[in-house]
Amino acid sequence: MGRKRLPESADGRPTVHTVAARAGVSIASASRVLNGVGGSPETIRKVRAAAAEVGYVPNAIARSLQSQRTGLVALAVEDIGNPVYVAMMRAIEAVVADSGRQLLVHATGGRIDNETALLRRLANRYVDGMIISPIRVTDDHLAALVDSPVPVVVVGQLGADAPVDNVRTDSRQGVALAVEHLVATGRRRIGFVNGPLDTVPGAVRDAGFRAALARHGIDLDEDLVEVGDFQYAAGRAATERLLARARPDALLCANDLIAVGALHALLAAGRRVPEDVALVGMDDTELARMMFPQLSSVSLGSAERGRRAAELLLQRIADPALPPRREQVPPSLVVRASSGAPLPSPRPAGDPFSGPSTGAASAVTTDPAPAAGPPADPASGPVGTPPSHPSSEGASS
Amino acid sequence: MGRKRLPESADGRPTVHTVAARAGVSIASASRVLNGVGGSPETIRKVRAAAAEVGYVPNAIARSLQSQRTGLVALAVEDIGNPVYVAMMRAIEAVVADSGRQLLVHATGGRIDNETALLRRLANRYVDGMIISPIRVTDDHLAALVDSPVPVVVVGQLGADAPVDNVRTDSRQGVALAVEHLVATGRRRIGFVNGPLDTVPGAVRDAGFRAALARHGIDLDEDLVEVGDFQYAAGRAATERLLARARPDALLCANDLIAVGALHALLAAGRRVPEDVALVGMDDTELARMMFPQLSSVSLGSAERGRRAAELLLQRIADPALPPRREQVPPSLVVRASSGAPLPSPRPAGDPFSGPSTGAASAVTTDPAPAAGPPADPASGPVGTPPSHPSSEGASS
DNA sequence: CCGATTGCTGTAAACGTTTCCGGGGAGTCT
DNA sequence: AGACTCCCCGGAAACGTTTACAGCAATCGG
Repeated sequence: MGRKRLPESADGRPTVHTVAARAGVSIASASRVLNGVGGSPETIRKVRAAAAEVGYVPNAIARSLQSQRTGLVALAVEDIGNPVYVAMMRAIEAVVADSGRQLLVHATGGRIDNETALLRRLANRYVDGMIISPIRVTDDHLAALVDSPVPVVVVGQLGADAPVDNVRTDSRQGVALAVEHLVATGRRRIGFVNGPLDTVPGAVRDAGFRAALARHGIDLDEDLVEVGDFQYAAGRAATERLLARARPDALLCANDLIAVGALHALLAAGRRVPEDVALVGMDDTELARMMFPQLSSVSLGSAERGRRAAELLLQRIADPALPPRREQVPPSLVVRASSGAPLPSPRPAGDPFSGPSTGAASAVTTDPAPAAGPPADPASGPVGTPPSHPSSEGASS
Repeated sequence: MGRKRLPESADGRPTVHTVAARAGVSIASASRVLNGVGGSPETIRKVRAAAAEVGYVPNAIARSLQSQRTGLVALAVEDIGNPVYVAMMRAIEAVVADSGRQLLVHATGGRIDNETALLRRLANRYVDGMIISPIRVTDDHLAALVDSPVPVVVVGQLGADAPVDNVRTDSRQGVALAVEHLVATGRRRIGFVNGPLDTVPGAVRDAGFRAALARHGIDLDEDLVEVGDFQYAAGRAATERLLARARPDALLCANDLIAVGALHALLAAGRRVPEDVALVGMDDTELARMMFPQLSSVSLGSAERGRRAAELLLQRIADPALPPRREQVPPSLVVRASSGAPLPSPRPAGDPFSGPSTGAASAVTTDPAPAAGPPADPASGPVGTPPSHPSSEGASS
């Protein structure tokens, strides 16, 4: 009572000044004690007591302004509902947490203005660095990336000469792996359910699909190609449209969400999977293993890409002068029940079409966990990484 | 050339001082122009030009220190891999974006220290507010919540008298709805695959399950209860353990991820769903609709809870003096194929067990989209909200 | 033609921290 | 005992903004 009013922040919360005044020391001493550096036993006692009494909690913003770092790292993806980003996020999180930082995620919803706004906002010092996986890229966008005040790593395709750290995969080759597999198991009328063509992955996969078919000497029937967006509902709807006008014996989907939608459409239409129609997704998310039958899927190494991106980012934060780097993670195909069983009357093994290959150096693996039987936790941990020593079999053409 | 070196920030980036010096005006004028408030035409021109030339981008941290706000809001959940949180996040995002703020998400992985650390870090001014959905709550944790320097809203059960904004549901009643439904369709050996009992939802659901069975006069066979965690793999493993020692004719799962695991275990064990075993999940996520057969699920109104939480948070940010409020969202049951068909030889309709009810005023709806047929995008948009006018049918006891 | 209003400008003080630096006291070595 | 080291302390200057305030010129009204 009668005590002189202590200095405090605008909203009434205690500051270092409050604590210092209460403890009868300077703010410098108070700050030192609160940071655990220096201070005599007596000073430490007094400051600790004062801090506890007033309920002092430091203002992280002010601290960051001084220290020029926040200890935060952000990840921006289109849609957290897509399990591929969840896998990527988990991998990133692990690396980031190891460095004592915290990861924040932002879903852009594919709206590019949103993404640019995020860059302008977050990257302007709210975070120490940022990993971003855009599905559309404009010049404006690219410019914002390049001169971000804070290190940025891009996961995904980017203009060849963009001076930005970049981790990518070759989804064109991924598509080729899938087509090759389907052709090898005797499928000929291979359909493709894609995402929007004005997105980078959509465009690349479309081109890859056409090229792969051509390489196997198959004429593309445009009726077998459908486009939706990268979501479950759109995948289902697109597949229904496709089925209404064509009779594929295999279906490749641009991601696993679409593939799940396709599976529903197929079952609802009375087609058996894989007997009537073989189904292959992309991204090899946990969703693929959750389906019945379990889905074959092209792994684009999302977890691995995430891990690498995080490492790149941390290195750049540590040394911003590093030259821009680019890393590539090879795709691989994981074969499961949805495309496992060959057609009842396949061509014999000597099939001329099963010979020529894409020139891909990537692995094709058969998932050991079948749909039935007591498997050993097929979905434990963040998406088991595919075998890392790609066999070069079939790399002739 | 020969120009005097302009002032710049420690890391070589331009600051307001740089721009001001270059434009030959004071920093005040520069700041005003850059914020679009005031300035003569000539000044505006000069400052704009200077800013463009040096590539000025404002330091958001410094701005926030001054303005006491960041325009950011955070959401902390256990696991973004769980679609229930995705639904919640989407609902929150919509509200938050409307207010011109951006939403950041952090996955705590259920590690409570992580959550507390996040509170101490983020909530100390990096964000304007925070929504948090803890599955475990300790006193320490609660204390951190209560005296967060920044508004916090909790989604989920919380001690009755905690002075924190809180949006909850009644998952106990949700469990009751499911049990009632299963009993009404003639099931008697109802199993329960739960999450960890040391979590709030796990404990509540366990208690709710036991109470509901008792209310229907069914003795609980402990062999029919299993515990894992709230993930797919654990759900599958737990169900396999359960099936190895008991023969349920229905299975209630503490969330949809577990239910999907259970579905796999059941199919792998050769049980038909729903003919042999009826299956009901919880949370009514999009995953439930993605399964085949589609899963019945207890909706706990995640999207609605998210929306309300966001509104509460924004209101509190606007007026921190508001008294703590608590809102409740009623659960409802969505019946789909996985529990739709009654047992081949059910008791007649006059079954004494189908009469007594839980006293629940919550809705039971039958999802109009069956597993087959050309449904109208059953999963479009962020999880269609369940019917909002709960019929009071069956609410007798 | 003079006083009042208007509009722009620059100086300086915030915002809440950390940290550099110089002063001073206590201890140790010669 | 004097010089040296070591440690602790407080004052003050950062970090990069925004903004209250006051000075000043120009315009306007009478």
